[in-house]
Amino acid sequence: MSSTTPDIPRPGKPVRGSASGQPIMVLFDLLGRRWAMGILWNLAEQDCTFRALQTRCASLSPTVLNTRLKELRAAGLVAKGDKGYTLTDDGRALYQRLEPLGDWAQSWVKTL
Amino acid sequence: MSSTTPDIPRPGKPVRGSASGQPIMVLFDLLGRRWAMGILWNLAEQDCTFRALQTRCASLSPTVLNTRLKELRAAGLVAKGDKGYTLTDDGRALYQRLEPLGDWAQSWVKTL
DNA sequence: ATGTGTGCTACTTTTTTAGTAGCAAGGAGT
DNA sequence: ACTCCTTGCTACTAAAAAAGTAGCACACAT
Repeated sequence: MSSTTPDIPRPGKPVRGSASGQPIMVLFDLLGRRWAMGILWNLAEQDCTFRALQTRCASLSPTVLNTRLKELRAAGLVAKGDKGYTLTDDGRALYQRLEPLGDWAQSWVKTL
Repeated sequence: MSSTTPDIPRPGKPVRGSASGQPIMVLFDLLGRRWAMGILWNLAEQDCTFRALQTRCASLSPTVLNTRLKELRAAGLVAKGDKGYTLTDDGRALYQRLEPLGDWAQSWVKTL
């Protein structure tokens, strides 16, 4: 597999663990991977180059970052722009649904 | 470690990968684990016993289910009731923020 | 006493992630 | 042309997490 077989676990068909194939489970499968949501969140704040993104995400390993980026690009949520990586319209739409979690998390952590 | 050291990766302090310690990253750390969101989703639909939950989640292994349940209970999102596991008020509040993702996922999967 | 359901733990294998090194390509400067 | 950067990655190894299977201890009913 040189560069021909991305073998991206594309959500949509053989969803890991979701026999039902419910869309929400497909999404959870994609987002339930380390840093997936964090990457979306950071990209929503500003477009980033590969390395800038790495820095913002507490220096996550390039291996994982690249894997996540491939997945998110395959899912149509992230794309490459001239300023680096950026959210697509779909990605931004998803982010808008994710955003309320930020406020909620604020109050939630206080209860821990 | 017989049964005295749960060693739950409690979100709130040594957040895996989140140097900034932003609440949202703490939350993402917790939810970005396999089946975490799926479990919340299923429990929101109805309270479940351990085994029922296992069945609903495409027979995920008891090991993982139990680990996730411990984490979610430590996070105050899930509790044990007499009907089995159930969402706490916090858990239900979080679910309400997660719910919009369901509708969005519906339209998203069509674009894949 | 036998059977059934429940909530797990133990154990082994497989997959995922972390962590580190380094390379090829593209510019900027000299 | 030749360094000196930065960028976007790939390769490799080690550690951690998850999958998968088996089975135990307890409770309750028959």
